[in-house]
Amino acid sequence: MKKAVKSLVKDPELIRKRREQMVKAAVHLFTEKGFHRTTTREIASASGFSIGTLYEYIRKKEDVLFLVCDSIYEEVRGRLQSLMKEEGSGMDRLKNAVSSYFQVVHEMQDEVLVMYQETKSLSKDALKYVLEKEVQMVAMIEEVIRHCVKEKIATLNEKQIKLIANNIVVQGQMWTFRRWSIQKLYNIEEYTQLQIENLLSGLKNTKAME
Amino acid sequence: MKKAVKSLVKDPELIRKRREQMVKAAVHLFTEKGFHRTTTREIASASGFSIGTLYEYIRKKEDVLFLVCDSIYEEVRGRLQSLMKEEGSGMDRLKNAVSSYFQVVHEMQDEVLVMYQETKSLSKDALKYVLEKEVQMVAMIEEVIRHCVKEKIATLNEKQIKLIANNIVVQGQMWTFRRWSIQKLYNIEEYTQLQIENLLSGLKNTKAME
Amino acid sequence: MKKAVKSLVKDPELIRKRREQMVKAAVHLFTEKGFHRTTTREIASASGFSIGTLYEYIRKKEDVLFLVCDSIYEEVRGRLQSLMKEEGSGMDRLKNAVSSYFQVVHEMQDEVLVMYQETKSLSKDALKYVLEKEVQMVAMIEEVIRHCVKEKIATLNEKQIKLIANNIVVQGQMWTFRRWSIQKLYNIEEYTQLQIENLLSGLKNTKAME
Amino acid sequence: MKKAVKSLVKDPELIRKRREQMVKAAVHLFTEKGFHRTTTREIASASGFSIGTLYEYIRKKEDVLFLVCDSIYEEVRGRLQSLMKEEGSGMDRLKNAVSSYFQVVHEMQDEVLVMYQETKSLSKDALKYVLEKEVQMVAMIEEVIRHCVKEKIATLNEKQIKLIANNIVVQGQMWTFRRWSIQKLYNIEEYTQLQIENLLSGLKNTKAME
DNA sequence: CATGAATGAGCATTCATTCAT
DNA sequence: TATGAATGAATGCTCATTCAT
Repeated sequence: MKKAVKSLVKDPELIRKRREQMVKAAVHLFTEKGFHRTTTREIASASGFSIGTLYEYIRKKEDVLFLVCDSIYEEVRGRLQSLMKEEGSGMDRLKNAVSSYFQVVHEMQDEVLVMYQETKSLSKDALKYVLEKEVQMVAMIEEVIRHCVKEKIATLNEKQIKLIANNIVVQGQMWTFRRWSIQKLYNIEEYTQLQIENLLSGLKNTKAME
Repeated sequence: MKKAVKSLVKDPELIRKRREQMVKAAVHLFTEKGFHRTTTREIASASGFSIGTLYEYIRKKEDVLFLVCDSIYEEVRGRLQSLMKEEGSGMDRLKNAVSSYFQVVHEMQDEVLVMYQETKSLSKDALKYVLEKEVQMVAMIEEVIRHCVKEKIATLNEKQIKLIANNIVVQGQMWTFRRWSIQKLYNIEEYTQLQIENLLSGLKNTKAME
Repeated sequence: MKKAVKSLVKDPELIRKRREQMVKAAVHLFTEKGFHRTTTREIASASGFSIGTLYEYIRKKEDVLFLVCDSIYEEVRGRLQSLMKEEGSGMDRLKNAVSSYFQVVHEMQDEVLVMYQETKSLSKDALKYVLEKEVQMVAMIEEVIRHCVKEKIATLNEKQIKLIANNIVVQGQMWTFRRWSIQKLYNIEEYTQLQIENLLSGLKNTKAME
Repeated sequence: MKKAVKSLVKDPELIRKRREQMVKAAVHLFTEKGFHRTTTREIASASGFSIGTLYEYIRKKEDVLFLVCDSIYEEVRGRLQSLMKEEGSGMDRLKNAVSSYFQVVHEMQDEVLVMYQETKSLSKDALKYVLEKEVQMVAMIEEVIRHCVKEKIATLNEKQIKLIANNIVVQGQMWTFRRWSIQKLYNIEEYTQLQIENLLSGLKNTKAME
């Protein structure tokens, strides 16, 4: 549950500030050239400081990737949480959750894509840590679905719930990693609506099939 | 439709054979370390020949990646085509198509995952060429869905058809790139069955909603 | 007038110093093995630093050659200028110019030979730049000859002046690139005296032929 | 006086023929890219045969260079000899020798330039052998000058004779290696005439100075 | 804390040469 | 004789990381 990137600098506020610069610069660079083709020098200079300074705030190049992934997950989750309603029918809450999530993914396209494509370059430990966050996000969606089940809107067992939650999360990511194809066919509103329709017609049917 | 990797060697049969060795070795290495962390020397020696020989059959390291992606796509498509039935009701054909596809993806997990994760490292030209093949695969699925629509099993417009086809393709890929999570929850048969249920209950409902 | 070799290092004084080391080492190596047979590693270690450091001060191996040629030309020209008299009869000034030039060439034999033999390996741009300097040197000699013409020591048109200037420059270079033969026959003083005699008896005759 | 390039092939006529192809191709390639930047593969294919065949007729890449230099020298000397008159006054024979030589150099510009620039890449032995031929050519010119001295056209000692002979040879080579400059100023006829004038006015003066 | 010069292991790629067919 | 596939040493160049100032 820890996984803190070590820094030679003590001042926490400075660390926060410098790392913010770093992540912002890195996302941009990774989007354009990928993690492996981006040099630490480029990250440093795009962050507005020298290579020496960069290494005051991280230990290895991979740390930058970790910070990027970590901060993006945090932001996605943060935004999602603030958008998700706490009231309404189970159905409404599900619709809202999905469209909020898709909206966040859309707004943070570059970030999500980078995280999505480069995560695999993390070391085992870091990967594990980041994937835990992914699991948490899936769990948020599961929770909303469970609500629907409780309200008898749909009849689903745990395995089905988990699968649908996974599907939803991936459909959000899809919007970024298949953008070369999907974004030519739909805009985000259409995409959201169609996927929700799909989802709901499936759910309703489980009910009907009872 | 072009995009041939240049070779200094003239004998086409030899080229085929050596490249087969190469791709097999490369898939294995890329699975373990990724494209960027794999050296050309490793590829050569895992292929059973020297670095000099490797470069008789390709021009740049990236060519290996292209060959890998290309050959995997070909194989996936080939296998899929040989598994897909030409007869039966639209519904049966759809079920069969999805489970065949999932089966192929499952059997070629490493290959699909590699292709999936490293495709982005291709040059623009090569990427375009590979993505065309992806598009063709989506089109195969679309076709099967269209059949269902013709048989009035479901009521879907073109945009909906395309979206569902994309979902199916991605759900197959998901099996590999989320294996750390999904494959703990399901085996491939369960996964296939659940996704098909999901899909069909959605389709039936579109019919019911008419 | 441009053509600066890019460096990653910022401190200009350090650049000057390191490049001086580099050029000195390179002249020595090029003299022995030629540009193509000399490796960048050899240049680096003969310069007293690592290969990584070498590439902090240049971008490509060819840059070393350019730096070598450029610095030699500058030094030859510098030395020549400081040796050439501004007073005396046209005749005296010509004699002095030729013997100064030959003297410089003699003292910088290795350098001149290297520059002379390897210049052709420069890229088009660099070559052009270096040849401009060569042209300037020929022009310096032309100027001295023109003085003689003005003083009616000789009667020469522009074409003849240019030809003689070229001959003189080449006769200087000859001292290095035919050293295997010429330096067995003469020492530099003899060589200088004989060439000057030759030159002057030709000039005087143009006068006599009027 | 030997220095034969070893060949695995026995038939002398075949050797002659293949080497002729080789030299022709090599001169062309060396003119464009220099010896070091030309690969043996390129030489083979430009010669019209395979790399394997190339190595049936030579032992090392350098052998090609040697053959090139050797054959060019032979041709220059052959052509020169056939152009040089055996009769006429010493003066006429000198004029004729110089203009013949310049003519040959002009016609064989590429060849002479290549030989001139790449000779230094030969091994010690080969270099020595080639330079002997150069010496012989200088000797041919010396002989003509000596004739003039015998006829009392000029008064020159041996050292002067040798120097002038060297100058003439170099002035011929100059026409190629300074072509970027000289050939913009003169055509070969002008150049020849001006150099001869220069030369003769010098000689005549030695006479006058007696 | 910040800087940036120095380092050298590491990598892709080339190419002369060999040798089995 | 001719061919061309195979070899691997050699080389230019990069880049993460360190450390003295």
